[in-house]
Amino acid sequence: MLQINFIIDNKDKVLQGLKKKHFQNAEDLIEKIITLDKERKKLITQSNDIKNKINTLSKEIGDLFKSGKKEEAETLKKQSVDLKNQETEIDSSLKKTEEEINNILVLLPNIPHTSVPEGKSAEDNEVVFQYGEIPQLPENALCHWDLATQYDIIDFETGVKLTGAGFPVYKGKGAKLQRALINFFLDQATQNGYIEIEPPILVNEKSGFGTGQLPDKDGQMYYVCEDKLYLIPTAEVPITNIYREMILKEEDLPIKNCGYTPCFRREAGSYGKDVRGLNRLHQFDKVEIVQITHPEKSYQTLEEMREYVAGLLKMLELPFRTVKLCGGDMSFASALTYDMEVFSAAQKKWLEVSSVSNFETFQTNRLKCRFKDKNGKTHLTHSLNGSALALPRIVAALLENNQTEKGIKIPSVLVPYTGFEYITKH
RNA sequence: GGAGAGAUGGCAGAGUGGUCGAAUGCGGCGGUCUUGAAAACCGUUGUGCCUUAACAGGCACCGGGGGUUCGAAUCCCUCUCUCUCCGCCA
Repeated sequence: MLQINFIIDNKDKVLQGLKKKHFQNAEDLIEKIITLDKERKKLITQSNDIKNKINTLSKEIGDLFKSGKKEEAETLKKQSVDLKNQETEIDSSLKKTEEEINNILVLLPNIPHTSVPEGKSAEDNEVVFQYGEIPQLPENALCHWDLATQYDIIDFETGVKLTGAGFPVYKGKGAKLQRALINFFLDQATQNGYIEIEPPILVNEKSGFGTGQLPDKDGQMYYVCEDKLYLIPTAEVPITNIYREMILKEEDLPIKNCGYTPCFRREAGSYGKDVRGLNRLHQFDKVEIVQITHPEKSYQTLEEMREYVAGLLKMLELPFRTVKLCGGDMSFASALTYDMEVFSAAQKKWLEVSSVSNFETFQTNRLKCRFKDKNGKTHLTHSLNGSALALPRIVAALLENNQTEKGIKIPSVLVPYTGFEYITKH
């Protein structure tokens, strides 16, 4: 959520930013919010003045009663009642005004960093880095969904039987590969200073709101009506919300956390597009990295996180590219996002396997995650996160790119985790 | 799921209608003393908002929301959470 004072002080910057994100109707809303905020301040001042008078009167009434001057007290009581009625009226308009302001604020996306490229969709993203050779596969190379069936490691149909489309069943070496990847990613993260967290995978509404999924992404999350809980779409939600309503010490920063969780996404509205095999699932595994930083350090941190994720892909020997998302393709809460895309050689497609973002104060303003500086002043921290990494598309690329006559070759860094070098037909 | 108890500042813990933003202790910070440290002593110690160029002033906050009252940490309603006992159970 944008800070209202920031909007007022940086109106043009905000409008430009919203335009870059292709947010409709920005000017009207910003004007409205500025007008409403003036109204709000006026009402607060009025209300406070009246409260001040009531407080003074009440004290006097107390004194009068003590000294037995009941009649004088009664007169003041009447005055106080009148004031109270005025206050009630002002407070109800104040409440209404605040609600209106909040309703708008909650709809406004974060404004992008100045370096974010203009553009509408994924085609306008800017490739900033590319690594590795695109493998040349033989004519008869198979896509991962065929390989998965042939090697009997992922069973999509049984997943449909158990739950529905988008809930695959991993079997044998396929299941082992999942575990290997999760452990590899967690070990790497903890070796790089991230403290491991195992959070709940159901969260309450406050948490959903804190990281910006609500109200923006309501409908994309699975919801347990009975207990009013959401299944997390990413570990970002519970991990970042750990720091909700906290005032940290400056020396505690940066906070570096990582965590493995299954992730649940309804993916409503995206049917039919790139949904084959592992490309788009309702449930998948992911290791997430989260950092809470000093505002001056967040962009440096973002680059470090991007490098870190790139390092993982290099270790896995996967060809990848890094793209800087354009304004139109960025998420609601992000100020700058890098996507990491792995080339899946049989599908001949770049698949997004990680998204690394700086949210600046957009999340922390909602979360009320602050720190105290040396002078004792509090400021909002910045929050960042990145996938490191999401499994399904990594598996897709590994299967497709590493298919050989001997079987699927496992990258050497993973062998200590899998205990086998090849996935073979039995 | 049933029964009971409770939620107060960083922590512990007083406070049951008026001068309580809140005693006291611990912790934290600053100082005195000391060669240095400890002890002792003195001072200080929350968050948000509004007015103000600033100095300063005001308002709100004792789990959340609502109510009674001239006046609520204190009374009433409601929600949430925690603890204890019983039941069930990985």
